[in-house]
Amino acid sequence: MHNIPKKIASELNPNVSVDCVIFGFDLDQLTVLVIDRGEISAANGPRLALPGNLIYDNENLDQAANRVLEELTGLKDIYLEQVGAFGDPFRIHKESDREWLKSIRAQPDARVITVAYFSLVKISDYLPHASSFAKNAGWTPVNEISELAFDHFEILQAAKDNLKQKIKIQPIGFNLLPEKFTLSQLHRLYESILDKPLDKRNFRRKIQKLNILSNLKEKQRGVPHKPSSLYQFNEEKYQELTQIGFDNFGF
Amino acid sequence: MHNIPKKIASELNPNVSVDCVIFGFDLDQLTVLVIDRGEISAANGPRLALPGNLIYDNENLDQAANRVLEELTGLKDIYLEQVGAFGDPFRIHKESDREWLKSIRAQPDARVITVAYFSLVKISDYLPHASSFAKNAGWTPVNEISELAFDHFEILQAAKDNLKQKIKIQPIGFNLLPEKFTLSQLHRLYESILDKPLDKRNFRRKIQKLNILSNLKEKQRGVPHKPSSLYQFNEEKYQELTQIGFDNFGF
DNA sequence: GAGTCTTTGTGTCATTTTTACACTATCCAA
DNA sequence: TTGGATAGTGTAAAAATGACACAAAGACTC
Repeated sequence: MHNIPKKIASELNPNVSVDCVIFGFDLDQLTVLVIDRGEISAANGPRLALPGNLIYDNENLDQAANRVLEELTGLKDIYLEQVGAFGDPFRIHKESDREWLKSIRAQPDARVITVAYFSLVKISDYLPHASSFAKNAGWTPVNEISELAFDHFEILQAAKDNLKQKIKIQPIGFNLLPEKFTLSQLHRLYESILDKPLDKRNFRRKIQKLNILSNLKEKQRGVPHKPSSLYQFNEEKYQELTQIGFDNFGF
Repeated sequence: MHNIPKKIASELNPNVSVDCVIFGFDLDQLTVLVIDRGEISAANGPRLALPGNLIYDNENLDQAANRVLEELTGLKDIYLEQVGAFGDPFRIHKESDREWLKSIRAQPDARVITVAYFSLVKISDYLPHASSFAKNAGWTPVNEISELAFDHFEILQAAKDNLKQKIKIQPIGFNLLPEKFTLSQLHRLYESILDKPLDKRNFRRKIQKLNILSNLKEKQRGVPHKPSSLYQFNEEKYQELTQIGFDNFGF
């Protein structure tokens, strides 16, 4: 299509990209890893964007997403879930995005359909990596984000909704927490994903009944208040659970 | 389609298609509209495929799906929901699919990412349309399908799962029923989507509590048994409901 | 028109789940 | 030792769920 240089055309697919909504949890807020595009973006467009890139012609979509994720964070085998495809013909053609596109794409005017993913990472595992993007990447609380480049805000919204649904059905939240965590942290995580307050006692009862927590006989140290028990996620029980399924709805 | 004139070809995006899983309900089973590819497919590949096509460069994905849907069925403004993107590099390169591809695609070897949709239509509304495909299209009960062309079986599976989830959260099932229907028909619909038996009395209690059914003061006629009351879906209440949301799960 | 066939439509009770709600215990720091 | 902060815990009322059986209505047949 539109004048593809031969060599690149045989590897990069100029029409399809993946974008990743990488969620983290700073023990208080749900956060997202976003790229600061700096001053390049022309007249006052949003500086922040989601990490993403064109796919290669020999990889599938999941692989592409994993690659983008690894390039940015250095992390492999991360929880990753497809959100969906976004394909408005003009999704990347806003004037404020053009300058930046020109600097990163061989064909800044090509129509690109993007496939969005969301992933869940432990914030402590993320070490800025040597990628060209990574030095400008940083965690931002999701609800402080009100605009993003391209259609990325829309994608973020969809990813949040997806996560909200998913967490009601599978205990994937553990991917966002450190190995050892307190019930209060877990509680706060659920509140920030579901974006509403949850009664403490009811939450604890409910989560305990799932039987996927091991109470380590260990307590927090050095906190200026009553120390909390530490818990660990019990993989074994989780496997059982995902077999049976786990939704609580009706019928 | 067959033998694309240049003008149209210059607008078709050779790398992205949409495929539609069009669900119907024959008052007994959940069914899908599939295309019979006839004898063309080479050595013993599956004859059946989902309707789909490449997208045009000036339409977005939803528009493309609506177009495919309309070309095939003549129907507009149908319930349509994205399932996700499928992009294995070899998804359309099975030997048994090649012959057919050659007959419908200008570039049968191009890598094509497809975006899958599912839609819900009232079976009675479907009148075979003048498209080249439609004469070979027909309703098949979903659980009689064990293979399809390309990766379409996988797509069907994903669409079924999607529908299963969705129907627990929104009363979209009504899109599959005639204007007037009986509670037994609705009951049977839910059973066939959720793929498990539901207690009659409990189902009725639960569905009634949603308050989205109007009991028409009208009965079935001519059935060789006690005639059932007819009900109608109450759009107004439905709107209210979708505002609040409707999921029943936890937290 | 009596009997048979088929599907409709309905209620209750025991159990489980949900919701709302407040005070004491434990640690750190001053 | 006191004050500040968070952890941890129980109960009672209301709502939802799950399991279960039989009479009523019409069509058809003989």
